[in-house]
Amino acid sequence: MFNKETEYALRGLVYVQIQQMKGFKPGIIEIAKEIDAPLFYTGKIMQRLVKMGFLMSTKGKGGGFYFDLSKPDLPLKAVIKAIEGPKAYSGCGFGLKSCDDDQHCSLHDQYAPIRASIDKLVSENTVQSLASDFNNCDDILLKRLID
Amino acid sequence: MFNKETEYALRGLVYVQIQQMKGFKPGIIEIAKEIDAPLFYTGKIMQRLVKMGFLMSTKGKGGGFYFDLSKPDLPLKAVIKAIEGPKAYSGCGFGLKSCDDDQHCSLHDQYAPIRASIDKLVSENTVQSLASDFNNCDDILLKRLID
DNA sequence: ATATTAAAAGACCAAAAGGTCTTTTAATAT
DNA sequence: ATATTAAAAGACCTTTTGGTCTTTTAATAT
Repeated sequence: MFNKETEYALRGLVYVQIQQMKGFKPGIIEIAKEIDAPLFYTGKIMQRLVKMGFLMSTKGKGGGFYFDLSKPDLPLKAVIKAIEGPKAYSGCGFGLKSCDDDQHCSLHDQYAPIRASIDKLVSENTVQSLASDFNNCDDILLKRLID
Repeated sequence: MFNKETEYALRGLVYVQIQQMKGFKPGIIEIAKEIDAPLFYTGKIMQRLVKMGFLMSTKGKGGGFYFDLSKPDLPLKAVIKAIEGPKAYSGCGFGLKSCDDDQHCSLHDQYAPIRASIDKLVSENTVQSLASDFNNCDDILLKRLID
């Protein structure tokens, strides 16, 4: 559905949030291991997320990644759009353009509600809500789901 | 939503069907032009579709692509699965595996109906039904939608 | 101060997707 | 027969995505 970078980013963000709720501030090595993603690639992605302002980090001893708690919850949609661009999961899915225009192709009316559902899903779910869900279920749920 | 090859394949198939309903048997040059896809890439894709048994072709003068009318209608799903593999549009979309298992992530229940809707869409719509729809609307609707 | 730790920066590499072009094969009209 | 036409085959190239690794910078504990 989404590309690898987006997947790793979402998993990484959720993992940081889970750890932060427990009072920890994880580093790249731990994050990559726990979300089952390539070490250096994960590092690169987490750095990009910091640059984009989605989370914060500190260098050196005791350093790692963490969220600014004063900020509002982060919807998945914001992350997806930042990484994949504004047209992620838009388009009618069949290469026929103009599905947003007044011109409708025969797939348009069928796909429109699907796109709306996806939009709702990624708008209503946030990194924080997912972290709470995973955390409530089981300490190692995230890890096991990824295996 | 789907990759370029799938898009061009679907558009090419629908175009061939539209022309066949008019008694024509289009070639690669015409197809590529009308579906607004790269000439040689379109050729390669159409050849693959023939090899996979989705349509037929003849070489030489008066040659081109056409459907075996004795075959049943071709659902979009068959084409999508043949090109993108059986896992196209499956997975919960967030990189969390095991969404089909008894283990559910918190996104699973929300994504399941979306996946089902997509599955319904690509199962019920066929190359033939789309060709009829486009044809009924306007001779050049396909072309214009693609511009 | 300095040694240690961990993120930041960025060069580099591999695989896949997307796309181009030439040569070969087969059909058909003359 | 043969010239012409158009698909088949396949070599090759470009861009994007995914991934690796080294060097630099900054924070902190001693």
